Amino acid sequence: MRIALDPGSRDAPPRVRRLDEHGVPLGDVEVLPDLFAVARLEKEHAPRWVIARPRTYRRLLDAGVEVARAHDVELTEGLLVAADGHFGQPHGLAAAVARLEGRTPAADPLRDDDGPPALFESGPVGDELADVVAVHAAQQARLTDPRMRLLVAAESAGGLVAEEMRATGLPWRADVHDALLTEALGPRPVLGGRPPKLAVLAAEVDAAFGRRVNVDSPAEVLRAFGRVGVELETTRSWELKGVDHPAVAPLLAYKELARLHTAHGWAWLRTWVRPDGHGRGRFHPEYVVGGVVSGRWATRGGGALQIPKAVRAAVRADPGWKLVVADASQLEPRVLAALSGDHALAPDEDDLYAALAAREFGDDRAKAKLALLSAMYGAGSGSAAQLMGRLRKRFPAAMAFVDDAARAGEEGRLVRSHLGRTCPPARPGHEEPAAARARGRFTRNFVVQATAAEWALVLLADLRSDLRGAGSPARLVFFQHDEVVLHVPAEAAAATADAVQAAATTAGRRLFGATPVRFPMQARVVDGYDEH
DNA sequence: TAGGTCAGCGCC
DNA sequence: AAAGGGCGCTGACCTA
Repeated sequence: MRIALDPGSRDAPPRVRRLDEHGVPLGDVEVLPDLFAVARLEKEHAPRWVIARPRTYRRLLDAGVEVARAHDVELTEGLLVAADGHFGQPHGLAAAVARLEGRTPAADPLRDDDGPPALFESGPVGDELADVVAVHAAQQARLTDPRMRLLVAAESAGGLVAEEMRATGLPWRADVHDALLTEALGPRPVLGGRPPKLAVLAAEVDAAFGRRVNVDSPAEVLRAFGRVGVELETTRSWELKGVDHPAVAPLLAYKELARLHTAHGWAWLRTWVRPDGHGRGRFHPEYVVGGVVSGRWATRGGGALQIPKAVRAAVRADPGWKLVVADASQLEPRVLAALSGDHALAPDEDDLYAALAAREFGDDRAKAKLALLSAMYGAGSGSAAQLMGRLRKRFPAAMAFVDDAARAGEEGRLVRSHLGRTCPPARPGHEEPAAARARGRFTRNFVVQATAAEWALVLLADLRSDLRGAGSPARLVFFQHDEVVLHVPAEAAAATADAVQAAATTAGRRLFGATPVRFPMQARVVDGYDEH
């Protein structure tokens, strides 16, 4: 059974309507006394909840209610709109209703929040429950492809996981973070100036140039090098590394530490880590499901998907608890092997790059890795393109698969992932050869990256479902493209690690059926996220 | 002063 | 060595 839900507002009670699998109402609108009544329906019927995200589930969680399954009409609308080649069109509930009624949809509201509709929204305030029911029925009628249905279910489950992770938060020890900042930068400056070690390095750069240089200004640094006879294109680290000048060493050291200070220093800690009152803290990033064209998630606030290795020691399990950190091994080449049916690309080995190096690249693992990455990213020229040529001979089916995707992009055709996520079409008026090639690199990568994101999404959905079914106390606390972190009582850690690996195998089967390609996941039980 | 873009670098 | 896909965030710098 499915149940459509309007969570109501401060002034209006929640309302539900039971639906069959096609979205046809099975009865009248029911008014609930409060959101907790949802928990009772969940227990009785275990329905798939038809909701509009994220305000709905966020409010359920705030009320202490979790649900197992959902159909998110807004996430689904985004997938369907893109599938029609209309990427970038609004896909919120109001836009979906407008489309149903043959009107031109207005832009989506800038931010989904959990408040009631604004007083002066354009047009009359609609009946959210009726809207959800109508949009859902139309979507179900369109969702005839089993792969697309799997994608919709996984995307919707992702919406649930994202809200749960936001609410739970990633365990973050502010004291550990502070200690490692002090170790790297010196004591925290009281008035917000440069930390001591940064000041020292900046002074060393000044001394090397014999004049005052603002090390934070790339333009000024370029001019300073120009004056001493060193002509640089940029001040990027890799370019500076090739320069023989006494300013280079302190400058590189400065850039690295300055990055730590500005991006993940004390200001970040104060802004993003909320103390829980027990000497611990939690980092609560907001995940944006489907926020990236390829279906990868984005985050809002705190740069959660760019936590540098240097501060990961601050992510520590609570006393008596463990972290289970699991990442998929070489996911993208395995996905390409399964997608293209070129199974020789992914033999039954844990390290694909090493295996490929042994067979083709004289045991040079770095070369093998570069060749494979170039195949999936597209290499324009140079040695990488040469390496791709060797792959083309050895793995013709796999290379033909990505080459086809690249050609489709260059010709302005739509490209889709394995489950049916659609790459946005090229903007008209960009037919110059350089733009077309760039487009080709984009679509070449899209088919692999988007399918890898689908695998990870299905893994996440299955894992969540398995853990719930087993009554596990483990909590998902972090998800980053091909990696998951769970926070779990120590006694349940080993079983949780097993569950992750099982879910990885299941995800491979759900996407690709009886493929011989394995999708191994390394799951480690640790106290800190920095441990390997 | 407020807003945008760019350069640079963190992550996958 | 340093080229090829996807992001978010920061300070510098420029414009209105």
